[in-house]
Amino acid sequence: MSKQDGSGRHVTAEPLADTSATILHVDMDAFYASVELLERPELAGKPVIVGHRSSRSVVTAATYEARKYGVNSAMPMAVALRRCPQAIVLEPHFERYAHYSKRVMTLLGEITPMVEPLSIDEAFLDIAGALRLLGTPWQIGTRLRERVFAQTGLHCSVGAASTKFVAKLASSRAKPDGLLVVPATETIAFLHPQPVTALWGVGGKSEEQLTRLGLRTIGDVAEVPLDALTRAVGPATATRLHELAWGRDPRVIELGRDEKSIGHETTFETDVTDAVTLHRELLRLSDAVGARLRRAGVQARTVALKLRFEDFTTISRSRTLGEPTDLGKRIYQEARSLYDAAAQNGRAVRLIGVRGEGLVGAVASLGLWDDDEQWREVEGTVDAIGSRFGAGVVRPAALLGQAQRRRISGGDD
DNA sequence: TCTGGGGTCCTAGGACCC
DNA sequence: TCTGGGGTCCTAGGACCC
Repeated sequence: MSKQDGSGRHVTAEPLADTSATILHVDMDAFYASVELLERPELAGKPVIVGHRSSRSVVTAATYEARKYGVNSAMPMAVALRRCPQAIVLEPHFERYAHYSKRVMTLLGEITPMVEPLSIDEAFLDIAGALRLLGTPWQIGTRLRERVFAQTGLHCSVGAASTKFVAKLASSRAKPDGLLVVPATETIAFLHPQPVTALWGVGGKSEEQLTRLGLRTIGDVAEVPLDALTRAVGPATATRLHELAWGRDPRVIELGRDEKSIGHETTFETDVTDAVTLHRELLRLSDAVGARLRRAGVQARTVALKLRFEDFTTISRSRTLGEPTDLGKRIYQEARSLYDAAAQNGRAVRLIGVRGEGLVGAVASLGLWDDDEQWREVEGTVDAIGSRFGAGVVRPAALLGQAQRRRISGGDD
């Protein structure tokens, strides 16, 4: 194993030559907070929290200086400010983050086309085909980090390994601003001492179950009989955890994954009992969902409603439509009907949400179709393959046609 | 201390079909 | 006669991730 931090320090020399770690996980450091600091350089080195100042908000992101005080993302803002009263709180600017995300993903795409964005600030790269041209995983990771910083002013951490899971673990170990290469031969030694919570898919609840079995480390999970594990966490999770604990992870880099649902939800500043207010919010959310569906060139087969009451109990109701839709009005009609059936005689509502599920006509990687240059590319492609689409299972060629038609007719939003 | 908003995936029961 | 078995779709709830 070998780590390089911001100062270029190496722990061992041997991984420099390793070529088995062909999956890279790139993770931006304190992404939202770092983007904000680009605009406010005078705040560098200070504890900064990104999030709303409202009473029910949580921390969206925090700089490492704030994290030293025990501030973490998803923590209630009130708690964070109690732990770090001198923290500077900045309002989030999601468009800005999306912009920088796109720039970073573009840079990654210049290294290899085998890029799988995982979230706004993370991606997997398969560099197996790039080794001959660009050097070892170590060299590629180093160059990548330098390039991202030079072009955006943002730091990222990179993990390299022979599987996705280990690469992701490696990047989190490399943080902040580091690079960690885990050669295939060192996978088990790297994995087994780590706590069970490092396993992908193990959160608070599963940790509790595993602790009950006396399992504290990934090594413990590797050694426990599978049926004991199955009783604790169910068959699917048990099998997956057991495989991961032995460094086995068959997942490959997937290009252009299709979205499965699009939704919006609101938590009210204070709980709402007034039906008119709830209906109005339902309409706003439905319109927003419809607009995003149309923009993405997809339709939803199912409309889902989510309600959270004052005591935090949460229910969901959903209905599959006769015909898929991308219209706010139709979504509202269904959401309203679900709400009217589910509303519990004036019980105060804390959160209300609407989601379109079972998307049909999915264009791969919705986020990538935002700028005009790529639209021209799509339109060129459509000319070549012809535009046709219809009901039922929609094929990629047809999708491009649908997306193009909406664009040309100005039908989006 | 009191819990956001965007998602994905898994489980389990029931309907329905052959 | 007292109840098959596999497959798929739908719905509700919950864990988890960033």
